[in-house]
Amino acid sequence: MAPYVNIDIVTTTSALGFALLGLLARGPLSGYDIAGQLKAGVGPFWHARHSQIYPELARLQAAGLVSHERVEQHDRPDKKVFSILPAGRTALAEWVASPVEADPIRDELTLRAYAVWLADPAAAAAVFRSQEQQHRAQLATYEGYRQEMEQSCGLDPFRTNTPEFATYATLQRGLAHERELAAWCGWLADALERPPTD
Amino acid sequence: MAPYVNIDIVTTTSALGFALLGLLARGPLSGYDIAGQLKAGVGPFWHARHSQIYPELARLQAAGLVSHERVEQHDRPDKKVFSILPAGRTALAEWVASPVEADPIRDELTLRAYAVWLADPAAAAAVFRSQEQQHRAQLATYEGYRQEMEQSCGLDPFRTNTPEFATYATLQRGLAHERELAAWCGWLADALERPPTD
DNA sequence: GGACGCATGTAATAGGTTACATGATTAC
DNA sequence: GTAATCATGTAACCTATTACATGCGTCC
Repeated sequence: MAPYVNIDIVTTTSALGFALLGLLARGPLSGYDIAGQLKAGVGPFWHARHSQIYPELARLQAAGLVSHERVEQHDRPDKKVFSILPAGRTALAEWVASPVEADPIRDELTLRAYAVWLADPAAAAAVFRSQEQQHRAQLATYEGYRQEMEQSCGLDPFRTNTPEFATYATLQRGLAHERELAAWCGWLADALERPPTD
Repeated sequence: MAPYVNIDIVTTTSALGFALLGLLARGPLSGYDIAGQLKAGVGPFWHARHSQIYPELARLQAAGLVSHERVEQHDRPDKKVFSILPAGRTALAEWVASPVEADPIRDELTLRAYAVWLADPAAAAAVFRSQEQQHRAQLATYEGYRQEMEQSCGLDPFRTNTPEFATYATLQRGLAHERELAAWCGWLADALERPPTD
């Protein structure tokens, strides 16, 4: 059976599609829920607005990767709750281990740094100092999450086939990323604040 | 004089436009040169193809930020060499210190990590191990650049108003970024390679 | 009465990639 | 000959953001 199943779902589905599948693999969600999760959860690493989410969910359904059922609510508007299908799970699992073709980063802050020699040092320092503080704040938030996870989940045996492990791995990335960025912004702000040596 | 000068150039010019201005602020370049620089130089932090560069240069010129002159070459095709104008320099300097509105990162690798619990651990480990190696290789390249800079440029007094300082700052970001990513990929690959504890 | 949260969609525009298109010179 | 480098552009397509559009219930 099933030799007709699309073999190239991994190549035809967009990264956004896999982001949504990644969320739905952990439990059914409405489009609205997904928009919320993308703000708070994986959000820091992939973002999308509802105007992108709703059409993408329709595409995933057309591809047979998800299905939905209408859920009526008394006090609130009805919602369409989406669930991942076995084909979606398979496609997602295959995508995770599929060859990576490196996409270059698009970091506006680093781009600014490349032209910082032209700017007013005090004004530029203020910008990078403020960024440092924002990244430190985000770092503190992540630290809070980590403490929660390490206590409640009790990640003793650390089984990699649980969603908790994957969340923890993502969190580790967030921590490292914010730490790195905060340090760099701080270093740059320091340099710009130092009185000119000429 | 010049109250007619556009005051909102900073808001109407795209990040790509400032990327090109950032390069042109260091010296005149043709569109082709810029494409090359974006591959090797700032490239790791902002990329663009020639199909995007040529129209953007035309826009910058229409906005009065750059100008070009045709340079004839005997053995090669003619080229249009672009130079930054004073207005372009001003706009760039203002942009560097203008308020940052945080744009979320788009990191496909972290997105994969979020769904890694579903994947075959060995296959996923191979992917992250390979990424670790690629980032270590890039790190080594950057280390080479740094050694070159620290010797030749002799960044003794470290004057922030020189292009060399800005290049060094960008390089520092590259080093930190690659170090962070390589370490995280390695950590994740290690975890996935560990025999399951169940 | 007005703002906010829930809930879902579409349309217009901007940003970016891939592909199309051309043409000379040099190196293998 | 054939591939690569130099050199510049346009067109079609996909991705993502902003804005338009609707409507109910709750809280202040």
